[in-house]
Amino acid sequence: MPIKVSIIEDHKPFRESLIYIFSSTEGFVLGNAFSSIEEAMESMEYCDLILLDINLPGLSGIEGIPLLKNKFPEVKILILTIFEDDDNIFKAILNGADGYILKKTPPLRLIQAIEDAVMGGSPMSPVIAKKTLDLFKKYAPVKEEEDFGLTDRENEILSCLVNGLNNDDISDKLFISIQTVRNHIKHIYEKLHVHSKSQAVIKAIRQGIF
Amino acid sequence: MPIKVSIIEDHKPFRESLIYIFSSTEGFVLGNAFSSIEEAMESMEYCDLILLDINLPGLSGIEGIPLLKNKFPEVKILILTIFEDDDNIFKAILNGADGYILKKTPPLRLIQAIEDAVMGGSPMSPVIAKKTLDLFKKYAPVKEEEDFGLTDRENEILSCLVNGLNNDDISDKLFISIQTVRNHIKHIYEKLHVHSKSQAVIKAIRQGIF
DNA sequence: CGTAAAATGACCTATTTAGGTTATTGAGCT
DNA sequence: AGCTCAATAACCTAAATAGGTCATTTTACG
Repeated sequence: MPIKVSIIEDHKPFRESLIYIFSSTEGFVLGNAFSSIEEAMESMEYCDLILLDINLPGLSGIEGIPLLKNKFPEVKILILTIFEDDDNIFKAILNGADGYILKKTPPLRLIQAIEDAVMGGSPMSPVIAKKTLDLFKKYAPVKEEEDFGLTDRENEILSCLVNGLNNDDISDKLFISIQTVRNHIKHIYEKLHVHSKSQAVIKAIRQGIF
Repeated sequence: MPIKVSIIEDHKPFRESLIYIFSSTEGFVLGNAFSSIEEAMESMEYCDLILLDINLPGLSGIEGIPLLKNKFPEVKILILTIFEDDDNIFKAILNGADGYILKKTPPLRLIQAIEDAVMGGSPMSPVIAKKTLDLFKKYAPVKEEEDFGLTDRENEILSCLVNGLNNDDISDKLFISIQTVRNHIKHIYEKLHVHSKSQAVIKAIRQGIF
């Protein structure tokens, strides 16, 4: 079954060459081609994958991702752009892009990337992957998880704290008395070596104990 | 200039086929081949890239990354493994791997990946890339930075809170009365729409206001 | 069966917070 | 000169929190 690829790209010559590729490559079928998110939202038909430019008139490609995903939940979205700055990469990922390929990618690699994305992978140009990893390192919890020896219940209560609940809320939520909540919290403080709710929450978040 | 590739892989048949590939592919030269980190640390010579297995006798490949990087700062390390679980991916990235490729990758793709890595990219098998992005989304600050309109002083105090200080500490640190600290905190609560120190801290951390 | 750990709950006190009001000073703007 | 905002600081009350001891019940382990 051929892969049906649609294109959202406002630069006409580039759009035309993409159209050419997918009309003439075995295993692929051309879907629709648009030059803006707005047009695509109005008249796009079902397809397997959308090649999406970022710099578009009106809504940007990045803003378009959630809209397109909402209308076609199954479709894969592959960002195809010249931008390789952290901010665009970051936002594309968080908005749900399934891959991020640079326009300078040779056709063979582009074809591979599309196949990978349709198979459930997340192809990225190597430079993009590098920046993604760097961003990852920047935001990932720094240390490896220390084991504070919290019990299941204590973890449950700590997680409530991280969600911003106060003792009363937790008492209601877990159907235990507020005294018990306080008791658990005391034990959590001892084990985490902290002396306040804020500090416990900070330590939990930083250590990746959600 | 050919790319010199060394191999650390304890499974002999697989090691042999890798050796065969790099002895016979144009543009590549075989460096050393070892079956453990310990051996490699002892007698490895300079090379451009190391193909590194994870499951090794003695030190694991992941543990070996920083050691190898320390001895050969310029070398690229490409993880080549059957493991595709979050934990290994996560640790490999944080330890400084330059790429992460699955053993089932066909030779052509492996060759491409090595070239990408040497060029400064971070090639990853699509499945790995997908998991990396999912991990990324999990740990990245969720929303885009809202502007809560905090003043400089309020931001300063919020940052103290995120560092776990209580009002007394802040009062001492900033040389202002505890009343003033409380006043600023009240304003912070109003602007962040929260009602406790924990919630303010949570919101600050999640929003990336450190 | 006894012991240890975990979960539950209570009582006590001192301190900290939260949520108000009010006021003064200085900077910046019109 | 008048206005607003930020920063400073004080006062008040009620509620929440921290830190401590003690006790009961259930569960898990040897």
